[in-house]
Amino acid sequence: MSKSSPPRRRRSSARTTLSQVADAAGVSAITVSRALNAPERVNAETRRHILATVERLGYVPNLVAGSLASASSRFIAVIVPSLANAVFIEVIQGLQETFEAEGYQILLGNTDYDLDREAQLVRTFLGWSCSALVTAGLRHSDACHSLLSQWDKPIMEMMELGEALDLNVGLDHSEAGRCMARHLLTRGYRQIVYVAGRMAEDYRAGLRYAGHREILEGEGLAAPLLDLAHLGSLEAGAAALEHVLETHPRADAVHFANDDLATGALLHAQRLGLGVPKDIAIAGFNGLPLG
Amino acid sequence: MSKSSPPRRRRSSARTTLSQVADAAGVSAITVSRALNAPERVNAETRRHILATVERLGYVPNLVAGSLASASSRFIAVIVPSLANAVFIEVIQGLQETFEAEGYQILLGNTDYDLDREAQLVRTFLGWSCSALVTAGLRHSDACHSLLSQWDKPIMEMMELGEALDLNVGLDHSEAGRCMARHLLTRGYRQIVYVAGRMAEDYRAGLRYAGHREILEGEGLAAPLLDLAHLGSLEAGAAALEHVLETHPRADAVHFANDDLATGALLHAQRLGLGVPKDIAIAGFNGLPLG
DNA sequence: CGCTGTTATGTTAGCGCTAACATCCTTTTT
DNA sequence: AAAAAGGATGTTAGCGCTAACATAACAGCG
Repeated sequence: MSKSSPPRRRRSSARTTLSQVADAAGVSAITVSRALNAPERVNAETRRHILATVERLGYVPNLVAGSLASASSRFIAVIVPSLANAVFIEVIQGLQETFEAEGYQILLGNTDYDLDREAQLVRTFLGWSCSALVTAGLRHSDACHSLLSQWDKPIMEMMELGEALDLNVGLDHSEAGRCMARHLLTRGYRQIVYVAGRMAEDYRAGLRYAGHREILEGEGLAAPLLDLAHLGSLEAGAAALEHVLETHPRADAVHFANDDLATGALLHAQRLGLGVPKDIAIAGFNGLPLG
Repeated sequence: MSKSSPPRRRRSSARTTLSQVADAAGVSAITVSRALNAPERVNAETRRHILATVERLGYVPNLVAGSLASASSRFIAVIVPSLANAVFIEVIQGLQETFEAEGYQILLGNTDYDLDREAQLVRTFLGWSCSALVTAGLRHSDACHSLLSQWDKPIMEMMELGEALDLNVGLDHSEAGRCMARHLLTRGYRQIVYVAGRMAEDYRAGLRYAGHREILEGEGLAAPLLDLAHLGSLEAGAAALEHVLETHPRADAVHFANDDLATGALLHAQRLGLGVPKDIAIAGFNGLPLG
């Protein structure tokens, strides 16, 4: 006997693999692969037999291996700045529904309004060979921008219009702010307070404020601003209303940067026994079901 | 010259790879891998140099390849029955925050209260070599159950207590129903209507109703039920309130299966000028911020 | 009857990374 | 000072799958 070769090291894995299925079905691995991923490229009879074998062995395809081999995954990255704000939840719901129906899986990332965090998330998601990426807003850090512009898959920047990398859906925030301000003026309000949450970070709320202010100042009116430390929640809305009542006792309307704040304020007003909009009008943004 | 070998086929990939970084840094691939994933196992000086090279080449690690090689991914599957209900959103938010901080990525799945759909999602998620799986509820299809019980990673079944596969957090739904019913009785209400949405599917709401009914019938009271076709939303809550007022004009309290319905009803009551809880009491479930 | 086209299946060679083992130093122990 | 232990890095062999090319078998056709 020759000196036997050094004991070969093996890595095990308890799971059934594609080639085990192939052996059991008496075909080659690629045929099983095709039977599962491109049924029309396999004879119907063969396919039936393969699928039965898959079932019998309880085979669960390793999607990681498939993605590596094909250099693509059925992932779609979705990056939002916050989950505390109901708009983003609505958007996620919509995307989830749409993409799931097409067989895509959402990879959700939350930047917490931090552009560096966004860049970090983008890196991670590119590492997963996503098929597409959806992000909120047009502003990105330099690092993020360069990552995205070198990427060759679809990128959608949503919820803001302007000069985009690729696809773009959304709205013009300053116009939205102007629009609401005009509407409030038409209704006869004159002492309008704008309430935002972390406006430095939620710059889209800032754009809306700018639009709002432009209109009010055009009419020679003041455009007082209350910028909260908290992004948006029912409690914050309630607290903000209290604050507005104290600091601007003559205010006749409050324009909130998002509907979470507006809803909180609305409920709180009712709790306080204030008539809305008789005593004070409350306006939100985003068109949530509360309307 | 011998006949040259047949033109070798290559697959390209534009992206920088780990071994390109290794070459550029003058070390082996595994050292780069370690510098990125287990910094303490590499000399500090070497590591600094490698990280600089990574930066310079704009290297983005291929996480798919890494997961295949290590047979694990930093994914955690989270399966919920619905995104239309605010409880699940809250849960997802909490999980997302926690797991993201630990470097895990959530893979979100929505079963729409369909156990077959759940089994399907579980299959897919197992295919991604998730590190753990979180699902709502203890009821699964047979296929799903067998997939899960053969799996060796942590499984958490949440939002319901009982005989679990692995980890279990949640609450006893029938007890919750009994508890709320007792509370309403203590407050003096006697004509209590229970309103649920798609109770056959949201069986946890069914369990709560059972508890609720048990208490009421124990007192010799009726436990009328209104089961909506819609799961839970503000509009549905408002509509349900209308319906209750029509069909049970003597009702003094309404016990909603979830807070979305309750909130909708609450707002609608105020719109109608009804006093809450003077004219009619409204109870929800889940303890959302609205309280 | 050889030629081309079509359909069904197989063979080969990786995708980019990391586990497992191996090697080569520098310390520490006795 | 030899032996043992530790630290840093390298070599090899896949992980499980699919793209790309190759082959076979058969139909249609002038």
